[in-house]
Amino acid sequence: MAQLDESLLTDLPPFSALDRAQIRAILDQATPKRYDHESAIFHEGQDADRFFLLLDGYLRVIRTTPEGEQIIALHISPGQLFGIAPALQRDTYPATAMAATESLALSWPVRLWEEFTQNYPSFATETYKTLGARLGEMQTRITELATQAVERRVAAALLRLVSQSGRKVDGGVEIAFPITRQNISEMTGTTLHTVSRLLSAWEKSGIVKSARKRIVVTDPHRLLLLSGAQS
Amino acid sequence: MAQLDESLLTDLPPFSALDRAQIRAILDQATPKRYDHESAIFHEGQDADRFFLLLDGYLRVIRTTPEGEQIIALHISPGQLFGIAPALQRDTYPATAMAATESLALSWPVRLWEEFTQNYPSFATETYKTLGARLGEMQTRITELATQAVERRVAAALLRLVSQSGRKVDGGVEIAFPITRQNISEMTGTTLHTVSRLLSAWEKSGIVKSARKRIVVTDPHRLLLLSGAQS
DNA sequence: GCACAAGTTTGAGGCAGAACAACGTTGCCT
DNA sequence: AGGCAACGTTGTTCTGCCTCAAACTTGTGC
Repeated sequence: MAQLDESLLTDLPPFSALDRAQIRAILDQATPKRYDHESAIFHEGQDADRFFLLLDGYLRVIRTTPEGEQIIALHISPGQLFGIAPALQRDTYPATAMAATESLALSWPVRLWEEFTQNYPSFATETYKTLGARLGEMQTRITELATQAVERRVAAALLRLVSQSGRKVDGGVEIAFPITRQNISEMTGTTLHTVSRLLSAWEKSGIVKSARKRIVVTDPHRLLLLSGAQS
Repeated sequence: MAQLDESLLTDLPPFSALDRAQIRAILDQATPKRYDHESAIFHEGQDADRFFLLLDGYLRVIRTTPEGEQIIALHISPGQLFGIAPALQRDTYPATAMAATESLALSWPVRLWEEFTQNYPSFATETYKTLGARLGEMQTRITELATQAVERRVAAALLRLVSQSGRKVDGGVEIAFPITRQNISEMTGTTLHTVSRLLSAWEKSGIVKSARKRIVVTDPHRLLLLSGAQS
């Protein structure tokens, strides 16, 4: 693994207002760790003793129902804080974080949380902004689940994935990490069968192109219409 | 309206660590206001220039879809802070707050938010705890909507209402504010017809008793079973 | 006290999407 | 290179719940 470098953090919102010495101090207290594809960073209910920053890779944040079904609450992209239970005065993690690709994250013990927020006001501010955005996204998903038909929900989920982790490829925008039909069904509250049928239909009409664990959106505009956006 | 009194706040978590003089100072800067039944405190998208504390009554926090359907995101009970967009660095309210009964709330201009959180650490702490609880509840609702059948969701919604605002009456626990079948359908993503049928069935088997805009849960235990809780 | 509106109940029918089932495909591991 | 498991597709059946429809009930304002 490469040596930790100040340049990793300088451009990220929580740290962008800090000087080199401050970033150095933060970095010196961080523990970097690599996570294998499909391995867990922490589990739901586990003691929340650290908070994290994703440097590279993608994560899925998952909740499991009593019946054993999983639903994906959230995806984490590089540069985002996660596992920030301490910010909400929680002492256990409310969900499980899994690496959707091989990933690299920094973490700090929770006792540093208070120190960071007190010494670096922009750190607290940015964190709560992130939290506000997540809360808003969750409200939107509740509304969607409660009112929209499956096709719209799946279309909206794809658009969200693309906006959060889209990378340009020839002929469209690709979701930057491996994702299965099952995964998408766990984001939208449907079955992998229904997702498969939808993707097949969309591929026929030239809206997406998909392969195993890979999805490229070729016509975001038509997908937006399917998602029910007002024209 | 009664004169504002320190005793209104002393027992509430955000203020319980403060002394009389501090509470007096906070109270002196507050604007109290009464809201009629079914009137709005603020609207979705509106400039978030104040934050609020509900002293008496009950509120519904509502989101409206582009198609005009409403869904109820949250209920607010006496003693809770609401409209705390500033805590999340938002400049507009993400939802509409409506009085479910005649209600009384205090409010402060957002510029005092920073002052409060800086001067009274326990205020910030308690607020973020509340936020954490709401986030957790929203996750649970997403999971429910994505995986559970309608009957379970409605049962769970009733139990949540009872735990948040239940008042003992003879023969059971009553939801403390007027609530229609339509309202419950807007909490659970179903139709008023389905809710009506469920309540009728439950009334026949002695689990609830209901009248117009009034619901009494007579057998919480059986409702808990219906909600899918593991025994 | 009557009329009207708002809330509720109940019935009947249809359909989106879940459940069940079977087969095809691709990548990975030895 | 071959075998196997994970992933994906597609067809068929079935049902939970929405939709449409109509009547009933209860509070409320004139």
